Amino acid sequence: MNVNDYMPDVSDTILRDGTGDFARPVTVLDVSRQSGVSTATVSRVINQSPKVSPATRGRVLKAIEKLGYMRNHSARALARQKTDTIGVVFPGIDSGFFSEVLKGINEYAVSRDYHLMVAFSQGKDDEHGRIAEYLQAGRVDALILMSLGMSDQFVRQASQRELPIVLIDRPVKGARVASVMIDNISGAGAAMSHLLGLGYKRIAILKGPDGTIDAEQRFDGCQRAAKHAGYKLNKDLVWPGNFLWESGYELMNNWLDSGKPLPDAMFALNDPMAMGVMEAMRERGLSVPDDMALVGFDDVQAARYLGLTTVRSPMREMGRVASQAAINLVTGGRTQLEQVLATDLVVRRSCGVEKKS
Amino acid sequence: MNVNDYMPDVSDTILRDGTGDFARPVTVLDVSRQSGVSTATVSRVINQSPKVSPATRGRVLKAIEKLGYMRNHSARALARQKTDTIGVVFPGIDSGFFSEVLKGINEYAVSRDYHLMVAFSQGKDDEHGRIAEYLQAGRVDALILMSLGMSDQFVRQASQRELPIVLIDRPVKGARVASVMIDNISGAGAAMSHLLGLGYKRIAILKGPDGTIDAEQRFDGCQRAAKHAGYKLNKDLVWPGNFLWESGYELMNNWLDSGKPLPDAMFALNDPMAMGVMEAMRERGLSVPDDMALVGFDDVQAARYLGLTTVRSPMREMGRVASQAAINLVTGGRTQLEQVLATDLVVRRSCGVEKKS
DNA sequence: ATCAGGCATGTAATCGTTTACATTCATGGG
DNA sequence: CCCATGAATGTAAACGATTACATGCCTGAT
Repeated sequence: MNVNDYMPDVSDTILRDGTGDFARPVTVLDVSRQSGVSTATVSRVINQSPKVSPATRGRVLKAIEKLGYMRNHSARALARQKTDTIGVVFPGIDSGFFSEVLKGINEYAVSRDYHLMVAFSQGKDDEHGRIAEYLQAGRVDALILMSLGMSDQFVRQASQRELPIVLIDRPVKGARVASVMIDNISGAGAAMSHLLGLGYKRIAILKGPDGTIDAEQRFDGCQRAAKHAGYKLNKDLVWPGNFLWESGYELMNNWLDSGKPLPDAMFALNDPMAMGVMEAMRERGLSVPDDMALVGFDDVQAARYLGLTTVRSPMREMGRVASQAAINLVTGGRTQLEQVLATDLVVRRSCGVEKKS
Repeated sequence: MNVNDYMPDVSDTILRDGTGDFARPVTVLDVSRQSGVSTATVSRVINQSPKVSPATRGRVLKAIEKLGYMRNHSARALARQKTDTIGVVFPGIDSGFFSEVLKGINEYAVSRDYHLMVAFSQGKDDEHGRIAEYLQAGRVDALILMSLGMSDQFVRQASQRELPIVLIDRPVKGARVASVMIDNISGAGAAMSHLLGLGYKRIAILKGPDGTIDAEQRFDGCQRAAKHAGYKLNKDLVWPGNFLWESGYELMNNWLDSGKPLPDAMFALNDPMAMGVMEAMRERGLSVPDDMALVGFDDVQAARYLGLTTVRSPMREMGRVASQAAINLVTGGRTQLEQVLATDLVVRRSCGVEKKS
């Protein structure tokens, strides 16, 4: 844990070059002179080429250390036509879901010696611009898109470039892209079955925005599970949400204002909405799960703190898989273009079964 | 919002060059030929140099559009010795604090046309390595470090390089770095005063890890506020924490197991610990604030959902300021090297004053 | 008519690597 | 003793921009 284990000689060598001149960086040329070989050989040593005699390699390494040489990324990228970097487009608003995915992306990328460039896409419009910038030759070797606002058409066009693209949480038909998704249908089905299994009769569903895959698949999962259990979804209890906290909060408030009786249970198709519902209830002194059971979807960090029963999306894993796909595409390895990851139900107290302690 | 506003002619031109050859990207040379000028002039147009006649500019722009030219980042960086990119080292574990800071960093960076490269530092050890990698010439123009595990010595060594460094949430004496911090002392003082003002007599304090600036300053703020109010801190009620959820959870459980009476109120020096305390209490059927009032620090996203009274750290703002400092350092602008941002108290229900609805 | 001065543009060196190809040299088989 | 072979190394041309400097041309003052 000593600093010097990691950056030996920093203060002694890296900081100064032989001449005491600070301005000019140390280049392969300097190293080659210092060790009496050509720049080509230096490059070979740096890139671990096997065609260098041990003796020479030794001398070069010594020179590198002595001069504190560090290779210049831009020059290398220019010459090799590769940046060893993958670009990630991150949605501006994030409940923690994408941050977690990002960590997964990073984990795998690091293991393959890749770096990460991230762009946040605030709005829909901006988004396109940012991506276009990334498409610029020479910035990144591949792109992972976590933004949902993008039109399919845009993705299709972008995918026409030579840059590999990986989509998180959404496929685009007709585009040359890889995508990693989660098994929304089974996940939602599991949650629904769980509620039904607990004996709840009037189950409300708080949907996501129309047109997004997640929202649709999750609702689909609900319907299938209901059908399978011989339960009929009550149209009045299917509410339109938009996946944001506010959406759950407002809808619940409206419902309560209307004086209609609460359902037995509610399945909010993502966690932020479920948390909004919880808050609205709490403010009125209502209890989850006593007055109404509640289940969410995604298992964002806060869900744990709130004791929210939810369907876990394997976010880390998604990131890892996406990262892997991206890098494989870059390096020419084979990759499965459409991957679906399993979800699982995390039972906490909000659905009304946890043993009280 | 039409795709074509952003990527005109993608499918028609960018993909092929004149020869029908897919491999070779379009370069300034192609543009220069197409428009009948030299590459220098093309470059001038690209870089918005004023010394180009409108007529020529027009022709060049037309050629650029026609060929779908995009400038190559690596080549540009190599020639200019600048990458227009700033590196951000992000801690692996994050309760949402740093994600928020990151957004702030991004906001400002985007406004100055800078890009972000991020590295996560999982462990202490890894951390140094990652940073060293970034120090490599030519990857980034500046570094923003959000990691706390780093030793001062390491920071000092790193700062010896020509790369500007900005530290979040911690200054390092003797190092040539800029730092942006928050006013922990006033913040903690405000929280403490608030609790005292509410009439709580036995106030516990859950500290952070020894040796971190935040922990120390916050505790210092408590002491000052206490002294100012003529209140004497009870040594038995000052607990050692480490800023993690688990820490609050365990300490509270231990306390409850011990059978000692609860304090009137507790000030946990960051939110995750406060949330751990909350959870431990909830599991025993105890109520916040009825059985014990609770205040946290930072105002992470979940604090809102949990109704936790806390001191808000201006995370977005910190990011923005750090970003600004970094870019100013790069571009040679003057920058205040040590900036302290104000905090403010956010009163929610956990401290026992919110009007019930 | 001449020429200083400024604007628009071109020429070519430069940034720091990588890598195809050329060269050198020693080795062992014939 | 010669030469084919192959390992180790060197030479120099990319890679795709930027930019200092040179050049040419037009204008207007003298």
